[in-house]
Amino acid sequence: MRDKGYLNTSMRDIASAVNIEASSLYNHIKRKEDILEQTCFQLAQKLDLGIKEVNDIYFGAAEKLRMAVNQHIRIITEDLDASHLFIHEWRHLSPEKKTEFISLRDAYEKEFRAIIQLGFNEGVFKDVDEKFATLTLLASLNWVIEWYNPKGEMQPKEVAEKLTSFILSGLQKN
Amino acid sequence: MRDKGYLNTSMRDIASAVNIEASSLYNHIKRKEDILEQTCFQLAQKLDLGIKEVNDIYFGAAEKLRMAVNQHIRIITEDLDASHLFIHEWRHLSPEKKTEFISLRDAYEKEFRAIIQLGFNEGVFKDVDEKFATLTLLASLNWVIEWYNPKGEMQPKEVAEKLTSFILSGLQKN
DNA sequence: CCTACCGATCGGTAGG
DNA sequence: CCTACCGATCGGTAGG
Repeated sequence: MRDKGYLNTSMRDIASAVNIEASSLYNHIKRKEDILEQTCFQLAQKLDLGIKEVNDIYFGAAEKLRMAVNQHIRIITEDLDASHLFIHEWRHLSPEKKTEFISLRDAYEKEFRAIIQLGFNEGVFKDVDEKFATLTLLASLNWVIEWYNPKGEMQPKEVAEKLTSFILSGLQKN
Repeated sequence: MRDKGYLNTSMRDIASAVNIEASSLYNHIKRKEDILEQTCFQLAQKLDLGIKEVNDIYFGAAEKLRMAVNQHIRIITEDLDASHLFIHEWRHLSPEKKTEFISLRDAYEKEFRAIIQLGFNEGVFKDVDEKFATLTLLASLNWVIEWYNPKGEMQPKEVAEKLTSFILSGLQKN
């Protein structure tokens, strides 16, 4: 599904992947969109729980950011196929579900923004455009699924660590 | 096409957008894939020309990076529909064209990597994982098309400027 | 879980 | 540029 995309993956493709006939899939799901729907909303919920946990347990914006990145990377690298649906294919949800999904994503984004805001209030982060910084940050995080190889050398924790230090202090020597 | 995606946009959709019949489109193109193909390769070429120009004209890694980001943002915000195809829908190119496209993208990526490498050699950039830094950088740049609004306040130059400073010096105060 | 099949829609062609 | 149409394939259903 990651190669072909959601629309280009037919119920017959899915069925043959599990060695049954297409019509038999309908004993497990009601519509094709259920697969997309369940995957997108499950991941949204996982991420939301993750960042709320981080906000409850840790103190200090830098530490919160570090842990939020860590959780995000851990969750999206756990199941790359599901993450692909969550990151790219949610556009093909039905209009109602799409609206619902977007508001979940926005809520998650706001949690990240709050951390950046906190960092500014603490005096440890620069006075950046928060909305902009959050989008750029999440873009970097989500792009990981495009190149991440679970069988490669880099563990999710290491990826998260590198991303955090990149985001916090950038490329340039000071 | 940006809303529905390449696969979900039928020739009938395209035709009705220009007020003709679907079959009449075939007087202008040979196959649906031609649209995707031409758009993807045109943009790849533009970006490649852009970064080569930057590498010829400017000196110093920080300055080169700044200008490369500027060119990239300028080009992808010029035509958001085309950029959508270039960034997301190239997956649906035919196998041969896909391979060709990927090698163009890799070449472009290498130009960015070379700038980061140069920065390290000059002693102005940290000793980062170059491959990793390049991917993260390009992820941030390409994500711009997801939220950029041509009618909004931010001009492409301003977006590029903010991105560059984010990439160079990060969030944290030093 | 299967066979058999449906209406809808697709990319594309023939012929003018 | 059009009408008319094609074979293929789609998501999904009926009935067992």
